[in-house]
Amino acid sequence: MEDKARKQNKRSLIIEAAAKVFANRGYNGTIIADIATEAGIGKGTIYEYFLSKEDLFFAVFQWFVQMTEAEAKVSITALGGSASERLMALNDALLRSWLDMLDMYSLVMEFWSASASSKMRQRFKQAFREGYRDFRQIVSALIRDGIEKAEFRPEVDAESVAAALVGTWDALLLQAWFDEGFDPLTTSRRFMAVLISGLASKPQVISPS
Amino acid sequence: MEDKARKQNKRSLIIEAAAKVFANRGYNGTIIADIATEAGIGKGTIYEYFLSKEDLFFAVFQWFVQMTEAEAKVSITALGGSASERLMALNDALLRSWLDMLDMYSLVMEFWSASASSKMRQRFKQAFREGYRDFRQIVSALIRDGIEKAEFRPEVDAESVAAALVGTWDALLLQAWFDEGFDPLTTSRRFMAVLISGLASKPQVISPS
Amino acid sequence: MEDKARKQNKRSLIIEAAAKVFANRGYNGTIIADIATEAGIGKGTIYEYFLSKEDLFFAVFQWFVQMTEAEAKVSITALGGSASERLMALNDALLRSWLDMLDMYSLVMEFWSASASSKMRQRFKQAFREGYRDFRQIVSALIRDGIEKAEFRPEVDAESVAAALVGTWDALLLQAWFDEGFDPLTTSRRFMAVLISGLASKPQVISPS
Amino acid sequence: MEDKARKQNKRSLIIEAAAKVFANRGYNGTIIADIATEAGIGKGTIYEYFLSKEDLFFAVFQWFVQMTEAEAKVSITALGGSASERLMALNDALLRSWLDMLDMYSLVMEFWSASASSKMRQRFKQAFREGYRDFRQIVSALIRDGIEKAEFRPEVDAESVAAALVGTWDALLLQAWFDEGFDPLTTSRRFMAVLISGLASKPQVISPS
DNA sequence: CATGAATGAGGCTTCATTCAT
DNA sequence: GATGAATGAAGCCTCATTCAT
Repeated sequence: MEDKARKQNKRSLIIEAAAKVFANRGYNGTIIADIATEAGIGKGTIYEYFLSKEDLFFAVFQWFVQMTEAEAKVSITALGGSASERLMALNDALLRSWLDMLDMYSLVMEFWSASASSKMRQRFKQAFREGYRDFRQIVSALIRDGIEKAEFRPEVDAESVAAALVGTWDALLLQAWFDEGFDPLTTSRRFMAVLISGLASKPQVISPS
Repeated sequence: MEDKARKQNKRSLIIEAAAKVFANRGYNGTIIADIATEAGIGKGTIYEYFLSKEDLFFAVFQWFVQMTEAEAKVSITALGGSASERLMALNDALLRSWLDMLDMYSLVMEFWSASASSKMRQRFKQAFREGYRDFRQIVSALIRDGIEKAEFRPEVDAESVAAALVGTWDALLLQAWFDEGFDPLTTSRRFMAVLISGLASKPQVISPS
Repeated sequence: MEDKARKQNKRSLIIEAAAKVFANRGYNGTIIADIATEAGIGKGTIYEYFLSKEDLFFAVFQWFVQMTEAEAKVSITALGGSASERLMALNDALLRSWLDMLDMYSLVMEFWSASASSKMRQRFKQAFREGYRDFRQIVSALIRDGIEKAEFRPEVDAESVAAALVGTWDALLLQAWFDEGFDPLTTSRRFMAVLISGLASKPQVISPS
Repeated sequence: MEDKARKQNKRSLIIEAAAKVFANRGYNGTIIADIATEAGIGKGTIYEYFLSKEDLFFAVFQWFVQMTEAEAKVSITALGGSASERLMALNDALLRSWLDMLDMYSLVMEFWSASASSKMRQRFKQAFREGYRDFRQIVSALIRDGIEKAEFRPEVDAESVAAALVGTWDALLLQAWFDEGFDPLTTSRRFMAVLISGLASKPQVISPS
């Protein structure tokens, strides 16, 4: 038991070291020796815990997904108030937590790239597909709730808006990654105000701040 | 004159062959020999036109940007009607043209990845930053036009909505890339209906179709 | 301690294998794989000990210099007798030790060539300059000693004679390298007899044998 | 006839351009394109006059040998006076003419290197062997002449002294090549004074200047 | 378990040479 | 004759992976 725990710890140690190095140098720019150095262990040790570089990379991916999902779930369950308020709160929580780790954002791009072309593309693609589906589900549930409570208009297509929203969050962070002068949080809040006004059944004044 | 033209032709030939191979196998999965074979030329010939694999990759990037920008500009200039109609038309045109080359979408992911970690990251990052800025500019001009014509509400922040929209288009295509069962065109139209309703100064019924 | 020793041993192993192959095929005619084969190791192993082919070549040069210098020093310290006798003895010792490794003489030519044109030319040129200076110093000290002891004429310029002598030894070996029928030892002894007679303060009969 | 002359001219043009580039960059560091540029012609043209890079290099060698031999012969035939004076005059003439083209001296090293390891080594080795033999012959004839005229001692071995002398000239230039601060002309003159004194049948005071 | 020295497959790039114009 | 675009053989070097200690 304790043994297993120690093993898990070292596994995590390696994963987090690998995440750091992959984020800085990209998958192909990373050499195993760098990860070992970052983790403070020997090169060979990595192969005691992972089958290959690819295997380790996928483990980093899973760790990353788990981490961000966990955070997203915390954000969502903590929400209260009207559907509009909850949407805006979700927007804030997500962007804030991602902005906190914008230096890790390059990992996401590596994951996208891996899903497009690496030998592991199938595994990545499937994980992304399912991840996006889950996330769209969560957001669309939130919107449907607003519709049911007559806060949002009944003719709104919750799934479409959810899909777009999920994408918008991704893409604003992407733009922030490219452009230091771009403020995704303010941008998103102002955009959400417009969108929520479009969702709302009663005309409302926009006030994002 | 003719000589220069021939040289340009061969350059383009190589770029397009490279785009194909890079899209299929990714930057690192691609070997120069494959590109040469795809282009029907000798390996060494590529080095008559490009300094290195990286140089060729960046040339593919520039070619891709130019191509998509050209298409985007055509879409925009061709627009007529109200601001709402023009926004929706732009949505349709962009998504349609991208869906036509969804098999090339993996290139975009390679470009993102390159901007995150490759040795060329600065060049790519700058190009993306500028590309996004330009595109946000175009879309926000369109929205501001709607505000000026009192079609859209004056309190709308055109820049924020433009940034979000630009991102949404990107991200819906991304989701489509991961999920064959995902229909980004319909999704985007339904979402646009909501968004436009949020932008509009007069209450309006949503009818995306 | 032992680890370091093993590392040094393998380094030496590679250097000596490389010396052999470089001597046979020249710097540019040598491929790394040949050296690895000669050393009985894998190609990659060489790069654990040397940064590049050039780096290895320079290491061979340093090893060679050290080796021949060591031998020269042994020859010189072992000398006894009159200045004339010591000069003649030095002549014999040097030529004999070089003749023992005439098959390695091509290395010297490779080193010269490297000092003339390779990317490493500065490093080589400097090493040669210093090597020749040191050697001239040693020989001229010997001659000055003869002058001080009134064995040699006072008006002799020790430095010039030393420089010429050092060169003569080089060049006789060079001629021997080109011409199997050329006997540099006998030639040098007969020449030394004349030279020593020119140095000597008292007329003396020449008897090289 | 005129056609042949033009052909010869272009051949010479290429050889001299090649000599320049080979001297600067060495045989292996030189690429055919550089020679073509230096000669102001097209790359392919070189192959109209020479079979290969090696062939061209050997032609440069022959041109170089011819050039230096011609100069040496001029020096020798112009000599007058006693054997001692002629020897010293030869020394001066040779060193002066070589010092005039010390920037070409690296070519000699390339030739040596080629004789040691290139695929053409046999051709080069033979040429050097013969060249040295011829040169030793010339010098030893001069010395024998001095012996016959009783200017030099009868027990001197003309061949050995000639071989050493020929080598000394080579090697002093070599040292000058490595060491900017080394003056081979003065050095050689002072050395020659000693040597001539060793050769002379009557005791003589050394006065190199 | 942990290590890191050893390995060799693999890929980018160079450049002598060819040959169609 | 002259040219230079095209070629592909060849070689340096990297780095994921193995395995003896």
